[in-house]
Amino acid sequence: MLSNSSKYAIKAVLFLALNSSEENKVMVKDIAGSINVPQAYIAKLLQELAKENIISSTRGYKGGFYLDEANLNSSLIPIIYVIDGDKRLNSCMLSLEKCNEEKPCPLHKILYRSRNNILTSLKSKTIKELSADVEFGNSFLPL
Amino acid sequence: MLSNSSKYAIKAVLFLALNSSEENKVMVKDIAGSINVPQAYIAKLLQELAKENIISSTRGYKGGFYLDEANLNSSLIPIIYVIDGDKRLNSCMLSLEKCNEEKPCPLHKILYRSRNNILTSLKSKTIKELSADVEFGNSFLPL
DNA sequence: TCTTAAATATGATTTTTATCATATTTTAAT
DNA sequence: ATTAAAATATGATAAAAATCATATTTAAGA
Repeated sequence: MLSNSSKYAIKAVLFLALNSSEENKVMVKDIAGSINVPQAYIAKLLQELAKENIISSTRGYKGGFYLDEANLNSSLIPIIYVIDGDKRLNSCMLSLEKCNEEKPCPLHKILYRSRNNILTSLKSKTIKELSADVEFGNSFLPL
Repeated sequence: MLSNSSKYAIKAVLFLALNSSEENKVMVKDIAGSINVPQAYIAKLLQELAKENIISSTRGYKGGFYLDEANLNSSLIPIIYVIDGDKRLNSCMLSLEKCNEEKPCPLHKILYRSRNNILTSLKSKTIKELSADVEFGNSFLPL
């Protein structure tokens, strides 16, 4: 469903949602340590996200990454799009170009509704809401 | 969600369901041509499936691949397991080892029900049923 | 303005997945 | 028995994804 990279990126962003603010930036080293992903690897991903304004950053002394209000009010979808491209979420399960409602592939009916539910949920839930769930103990982020 | 290889394998199996029988075996060359996958590649995949008795085959003159009744009454799940392994279908969307109902990751609630629906559907629908859908014009298999 | 600590840019390496090639074994027909 | 046509076994190559490394740029503090 998602690439490894996307998963890492999502973890990092959720970590930032919980542990950073404009006044309290955190650096790659700490992010990498906390989410258990090699530093050089997550650094590269964070750079892509920052370039697309999905997360915020400042460099130099006292610099680091954080989420501003706009970042927090976005969903996870842009992360997936930037890291994995658009095909990953939208292509038919058998990767048939021409699969659609009129000419559905054999798996289309089985999967379409569920898959759409997933996408709709992912789109509607903001990062801020996801991190609130963790803060209130409704969900967890080990490892 | 699925690897390329699994997708190819599923296509090949559906093709066999529609176009083969014990009396009418078809050879890799024809399968490859019909589903638009390189012959050497699909050959390897078919061999794995045959070894696991997911599809049937005989070699030599007049040999080829086909599905027997047992093959037809199975679901697509074993194909995915053999080609992609078990993790692919069952691991949490963030690949957190410890994600479960008691300690759900932030995406768990959003995704769990839909994902389960997908798995249940995949498990319950037989290859025979899927190919019947195509025969009755309820679904299609271009390319 | 110099130094230090951070992100950024760039690219090299490794691992995995996808693809291709070919020699061997088996089966049926002659 | 011999031959031809098929799958099978094995492994080589290519492409993509994941991982690692390092030089450059930027910002703040002394």
